[in-house]
Amino acid sequence: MKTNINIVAEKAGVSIATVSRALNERELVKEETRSRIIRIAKELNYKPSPIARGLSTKTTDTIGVILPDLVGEFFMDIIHGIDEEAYKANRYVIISSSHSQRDIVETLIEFMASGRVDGVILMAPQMHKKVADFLTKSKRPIVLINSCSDLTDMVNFQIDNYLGAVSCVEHLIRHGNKEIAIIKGPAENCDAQERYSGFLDALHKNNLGSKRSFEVSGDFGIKSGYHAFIELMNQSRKPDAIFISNDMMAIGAYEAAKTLGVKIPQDIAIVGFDDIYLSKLLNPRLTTMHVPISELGAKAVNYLLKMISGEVDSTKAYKEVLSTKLVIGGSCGCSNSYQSFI
Amino acid sequence: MKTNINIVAEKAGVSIATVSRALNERELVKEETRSRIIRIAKELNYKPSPIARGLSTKTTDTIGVILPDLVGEFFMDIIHGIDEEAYKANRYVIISSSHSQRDIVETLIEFMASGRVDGVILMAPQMHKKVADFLTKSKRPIVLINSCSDLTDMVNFQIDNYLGAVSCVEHLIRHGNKEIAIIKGPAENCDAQERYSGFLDALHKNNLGSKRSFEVSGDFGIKSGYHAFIELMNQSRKPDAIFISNDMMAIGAYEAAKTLGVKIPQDIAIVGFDDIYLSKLLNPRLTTMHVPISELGAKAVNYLLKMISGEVDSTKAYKEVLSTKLVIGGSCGCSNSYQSFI
DNA sequence: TTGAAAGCGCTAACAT
DNA sequence: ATGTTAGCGCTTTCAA
Repeated sequence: MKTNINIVAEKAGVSIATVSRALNERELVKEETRSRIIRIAKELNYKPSPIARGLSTKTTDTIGVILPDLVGEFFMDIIHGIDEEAYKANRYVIISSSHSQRDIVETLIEFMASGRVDGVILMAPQMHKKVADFLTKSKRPIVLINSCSDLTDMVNFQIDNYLGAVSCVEHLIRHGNKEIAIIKGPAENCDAQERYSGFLDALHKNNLGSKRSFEVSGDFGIKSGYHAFIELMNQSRKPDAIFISNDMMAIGAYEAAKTLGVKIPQDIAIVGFDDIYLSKLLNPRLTTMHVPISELGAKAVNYLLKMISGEVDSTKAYKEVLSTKLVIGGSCGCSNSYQSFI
Repeated sequence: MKTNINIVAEKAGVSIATVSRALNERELVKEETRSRIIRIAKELNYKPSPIARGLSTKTTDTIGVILPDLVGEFFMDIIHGIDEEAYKANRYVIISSSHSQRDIVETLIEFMASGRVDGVILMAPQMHKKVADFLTKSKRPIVLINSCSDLTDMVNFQIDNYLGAVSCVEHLIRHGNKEIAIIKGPAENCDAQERYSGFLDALHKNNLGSKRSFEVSGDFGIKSGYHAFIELMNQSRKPDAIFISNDMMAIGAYEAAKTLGVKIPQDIAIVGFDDIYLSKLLNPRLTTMHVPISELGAKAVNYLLKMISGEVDSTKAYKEVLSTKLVIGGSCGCSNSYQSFI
């Protein structure tokens, strides 16, 4: 027979209400009774049923996480950060990806309606109106991560792509480069847009106009980096440095450089963005912008829990932009700081 | 006001019992009433509360997943496979890592006792007796994945490390190599042990004794692969091929080869194991053994759900060993099949 | 084919 | 400081 609150109450010679109180609100119960109840509960190996408690309190001690995909180290890092914080706070984490078959909204609505979670962390790289509409209506708290910033009335934790890009470019400028090109990410991607803005502004701020021909587009994939690099180096007037919007494309660029016999950083300086694991293995090691992915997840959890507990007002918008950090490798010309991964 | 079963019953002019039956057991309700109830439920946007249902039925439609870590593409792949299948079966997934602070058993027990999940998928690379003890006692079904196979009385889904290693080595033999070395993984790691066994048996089966000096140890990390490679190449009598127990160490070996000026595959043939993303980016692309990680997760879910539903006997041991598949790159000497990743 | 009512295990308002 | 009791929203016998 499963031990429940009744068994404990009986053994302790008190009512179930007292047991409940002893376990939840320490002040309302005489210390003597309390400790006896605790002891008996332990003896019986009694654990209150979170389901029953949930039915009564409308809480689940569980948060939902909806990610666009469950592939690659990036999402793993997010989950890692979330798990770590949730664990510290004694919360459980339900993970779901917005499966191709159905819309992300469906997942979201079902999560919410089902009462399985007290709140949700949502990553929606491109925000449809449908999602946005739902978000504003939702009763339960939602925290956006790494989502476009045009949703001003939401709680949103983001990476500072803009300033990160500015720093990348200014680092190249500090190396004396004046002909700086960019390999952009996909036009519809918010990260890519912000990084592009940072690139432009950094140039202007330093009185270095950007050349149309020095702006080529990629799709964040390796191959596109390869082709973009070749396109840039085939021009009559070549850039002396390239800001590549993400590390994957930088890998492609390295490969292209090898093909063309172009030396990094002697012939051309390169800075990437994301600080993926692979970037450490490139030769020379890629200079790139570290983005605090797992910290993003961790912060989102903490804020969400505050929304749930009422410590912060869930209806109020909040935005936090996490700083990135330049990781120096050998690709930008900082030769002294090049370190092999071995 | 939240719409619950009472509201629906009222609007439909029936009792809540009928509503419940209409939604769950289609046979027991007159078709006419049933469709009316369904329609009204839809109109009211009624979704039964899984919490309330859970309290009554002792089920949660949720499975727990406990992984040793939440880092890297490997675990992400597992989660991906699990999520995909769970979604198809309309189940939710609670993820947790065995956080350093507390034992994996604690996580497991709490999961089970709390009644939050109907069953658990557990990955425990090295199995303590404590865990094993608990496993046999547990009331709720547990499926082991990628865990050591000495737990014969459990349900266990594994990768066929042994046959995979045999295939790797035999592939090298087919290339005419006769002096085959191995870079082993950590001694306490089951995967490493099984791969080592496969290596030995493949040699013996083909009348190629193994040399003690051709067996060096690594720890599955890049650096150890680097040093192991150098150790092998520094011997007076050099191997003509190396079976490297995992791809990470192969990366280190590549780096060492570059340092030593050793050409792959001309001077030495190499085969790795795991088929990690990175292996495609090596030059020449690494010949390696693909392991069906996400499939492992998927199969585990399917079996677990059958245990939960009673379709299979949870008390009965079951073991399934998933086949690996050789991915040909250029490192083994199969020059014709070398393809750049671009 | 349907309804009434007793749980499931807990919390929380009300009473003492 | 503790007990009584009415839910929470559903499933599931037992009756009708």
